[in-house]
Amino acid sequence: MLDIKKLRQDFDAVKEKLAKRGEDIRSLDDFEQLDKKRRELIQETEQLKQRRNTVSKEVALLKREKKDADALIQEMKEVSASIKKLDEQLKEVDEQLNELLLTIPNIPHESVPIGETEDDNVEVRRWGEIPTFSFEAKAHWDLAESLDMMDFERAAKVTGSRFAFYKGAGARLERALINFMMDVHEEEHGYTEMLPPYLVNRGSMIGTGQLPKFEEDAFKIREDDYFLIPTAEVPVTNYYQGEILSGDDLPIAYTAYSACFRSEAGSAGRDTRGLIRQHQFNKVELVRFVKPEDSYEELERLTGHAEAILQKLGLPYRVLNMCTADLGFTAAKKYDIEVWLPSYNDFKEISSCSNFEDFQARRANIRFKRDKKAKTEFVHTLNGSGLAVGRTVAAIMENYQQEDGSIVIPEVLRPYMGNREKITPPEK
RNA sequence: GGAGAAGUACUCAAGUGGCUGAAGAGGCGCCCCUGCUAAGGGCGUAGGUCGCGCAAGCGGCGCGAGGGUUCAAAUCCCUCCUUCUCCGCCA
Repeated sequence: MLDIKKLRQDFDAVKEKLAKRGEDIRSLDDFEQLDKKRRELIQETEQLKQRRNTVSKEVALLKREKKDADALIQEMKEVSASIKKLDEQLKEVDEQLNELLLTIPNIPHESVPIGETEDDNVEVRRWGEIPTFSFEAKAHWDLAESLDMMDFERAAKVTGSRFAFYKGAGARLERALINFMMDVHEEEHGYTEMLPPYLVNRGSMIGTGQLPKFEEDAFKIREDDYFLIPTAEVPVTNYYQGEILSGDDLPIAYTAYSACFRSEAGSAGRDTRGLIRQHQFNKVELVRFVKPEDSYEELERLTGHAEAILQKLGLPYRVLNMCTADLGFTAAKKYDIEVWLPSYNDFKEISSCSNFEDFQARRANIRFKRDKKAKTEFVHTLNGSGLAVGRTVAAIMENYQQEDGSIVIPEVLRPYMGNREKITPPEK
C-alpha cells in the first residue's frame, strides 16, 4: 500500500512511475476525488461531534442540578442523526478509497530497469560452468522414472495434474535439501528457524499483497475464510502484523520451510512436465524485517544468502535485476536467481529476492521505534526463496546426471543422504 | 464440538449510563534527598491514528473487533474473535 499523503502530494509523479510497470492504473483516476470527499466528510462530522461532546457535558451538569435539559437534548437528537448520516457516507468513501489503495502496486526503485517484457530484465552476474554432456542428457522427469524417484501419474490419479509423489531417493533428496538449506541459513547466515502455519486468514493475505487482486491464484478453504499459503512469506511476514518493534531488535531474520500451494491459474500448458510447476511444492523462505535506510543493502545480503546455497551445491546460475514490467505487484526491486536446467537448455527461476520497502509493512501495519521517544516508522520487509526445493531437486538431477543413468550427489548433501555418493536405480 | 468465565493503556488492575476526555499500583523517564550496587520523596507517563494548521496548537476516534440502543456507552443489547476452566473427540 502506498502512503496516502505521498500520493496526495506527488500524485502526478507517482502516477508516472507506476505507468512504467505497464499495469492498469486507471483506478488511480478516482483517487483525488475520493480523497477530497473523504476529508470534507471528516471535517463536517468532527465539527458536529465536537458540538455533541460539549453539549453532553452541559446536559450532565443540568441533570445533576436537577434542571431542565430538554431543549438541549432535542437539539442533540438532530445533531446525532446528522452525525450518523455523515458517518455512513464517510464509511463508504473510506471503503472505496481503501479498496483503491489496495489495488495500486508498489513504486519501482530507481535502480530497477524500465522495460516492457521479460527480455528487458538485466543480468547482473553469472556463477558456475554450464555443464556439457558427452551423452544425451535426460530431463529430470525421465530420470525420475528410471531411478524411481517420483511418480506423477499416480499423483494425478490420487489428486490431479500438477501434483507429485516423491519416492525413495527422490523423497530423501527433497528432505535432505530442506535440512541442508535450513541448516546453512540458521548456522551460517544468522536466521532464526521457523515452522509456520500453512493456512492463513484473509487479513494476512492482504498484508503481504496476495489479496485482494490475486484471489484466483490462491487455494481457499471453503467454510473458513482461510487460504493455503502460496509461500511461507505470508505467515512469516504477518507474524508481526499490527506490532511495533523495537529498533534495537532490527534486523530480524527468519528462515522458514513450508509447503506452498498455488492454483497456477493462467499457467495452462506451461511447464507441464516434471517438478517445475506444481500446485504444491516445498520451499525454504528467507524473511527480513529491517530499518528503511538499510533495506537495499539488505536485499544484496539476502540475495547472497540464496546464492550461497547454489554455490555450495555447485549449480550454475545467473542473477537478474527484474525490469518494471516483471516486478510483480508488491516489490520495489526484485532479483530473480535462475539455475541452469539442461532439459530447458536455459536458466529457470529458482529464487526470487525482493525488497518491498514499506509496501507490505503499511498493509500489515508493522512498525518500529528507534528508541522509546522516537516516532513510529514502518519497517521495510524483504524476502527471498532460499531456495525452491523441488526445482533444486530437478537441477541437481539434471546437472549431476551420469552417462550410466545415475546421479552424483553433491558433496555437501551427502551427510544428509546417509553418506551415499550417487543415486542409482533401486534393486529389484 | 458442548457448557461456563474473561478480554481496560508497557504490565497488573478499579470501574453497571453523564464531574472517567479511564482511579490506583508496578514499570519506565526526569528531578530531589541519601549515599554506593539499599531505602525514601516529587513530577511526568495515551501511545497511536485521522483531520485542520507554515507552526505552536486545536479537534475527532480509541477500554478485544464490528454493529445497535441512547441527547450521552468502558458501562446496556447483538454478532464475531481470542484466552482460560470443565466435558467430548483426537495425533
